[in-house]
Amino acid sequence: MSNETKDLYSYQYLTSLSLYELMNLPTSTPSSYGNNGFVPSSYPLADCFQSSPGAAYDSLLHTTLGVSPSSSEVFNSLVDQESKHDVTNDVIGETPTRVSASSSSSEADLPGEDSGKSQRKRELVGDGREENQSSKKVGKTKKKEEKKQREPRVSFMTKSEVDHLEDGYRWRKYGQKAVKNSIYPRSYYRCTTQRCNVKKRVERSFQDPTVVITTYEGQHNHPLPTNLRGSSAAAAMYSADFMTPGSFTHEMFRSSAYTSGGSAAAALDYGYEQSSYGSVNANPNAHQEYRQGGEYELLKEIFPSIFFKQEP
DNA sequence: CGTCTTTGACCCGCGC
DNA sequence: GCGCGGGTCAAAGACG
Repeated sequence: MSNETKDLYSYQYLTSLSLYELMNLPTSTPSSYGNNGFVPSSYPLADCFQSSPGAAYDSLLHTTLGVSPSSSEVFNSLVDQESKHDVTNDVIGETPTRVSASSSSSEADLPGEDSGKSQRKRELVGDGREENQSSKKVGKTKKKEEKKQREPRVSFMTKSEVDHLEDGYRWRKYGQKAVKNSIYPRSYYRCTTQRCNVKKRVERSFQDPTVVITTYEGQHNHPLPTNLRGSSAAAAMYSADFMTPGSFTHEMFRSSAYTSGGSAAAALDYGYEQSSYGSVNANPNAHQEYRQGGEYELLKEIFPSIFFKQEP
C-alpha cells in the first residue's frame, strides 16, 4: 500500500473529519482507493449518526472515501490501527481527539511531529551547521515524545481542475515535492496566521488526475480571516459527478452547492473567500462560484469546535 | 514593499 | 551503514 493510500485511509483522518467536511466529501474515489468508482448512493448524514458508533463509522467511511463494504482489506486495516477510538465523538463532539501515533511508519513520518523537527532545524541553522551532530542526539529523544502528539489530520479527495482548493484560510506554500510513481507534485502549505501551525498537503491523484487529494493537519486556533482578499468564492469544489441528488449535503443544508448537470459543487465551505493567490482563477469557467454565507455561520454555531480551536 | 511562490539543499526516518 | 523518499527550510524571484 502506498503512503498516499495509507494516508487516505488512515483512521485518523476519519476520526478527525469535521462534520462539514464529511457532508461534502465526494462519494467516489479513484480506482486505487478502493472500489474503483462510485458508491451507489450517498449516505444521509442522519443515517450515520442515528446508528451505532460502529455503524456510523462504517457509513462515514463509505460516504467519505467511497470504500465499499467489500473493501474489507482497507477497512480492517483502519480498524486495526486505532480500534479503540470513538469515531463519533470526534466527528460530532468537541475538539477532535489527538490520537497517538500508530505503528505505521509512514503515518509516523507524516508531518505531525514536524513542529519539533523544524524548530530544531531552525536552531541548527541559526547556530551554524557545525553543531548539527550534537544537537542530533538530543533531538532524537525529544522527537520520540513529540511523535505521539500528532495533529489531527483530515484528508479528502476533490474533483477539481485546480490544485489548491480554497477553504477560506490563507495559506503559504512552503514546499513542493515530486511524488513517487506520480507525475504530479505534492505541494505543502502552511496557514499564514501567526501561531497557527495548521498545514495542508495538496496533490493530484495519479490514477485520476481530475481528483485532488488534500490533507489538512492540525486545527486552526483562530477564526477565518475577515479581511480576505480576492473575490472568488469558488473554493473547494466538487464536481457534480461526485454528488448524488438527495445526498445529505443537499438535503440538510439546502445548499446550492450541488448543481445538477453543472460542473461544480461547493464543498468544504468554511465560509469561502477566495484568496487571490494560486491558480484558482486560472480557469474561471471550471467552477461555478458560490457564497453560502449562512451555511458557515450556521455550522459554526452548531459545531464551533470543528471550525477552529480556541486558544487555551 | 509586503506577500507569496519557486526550488535546490538539507534533514530525518525507515528499509534493506 | 547506506540509499531512498518524504518533509521542511530559506534565499531568490515574481507579483500586485
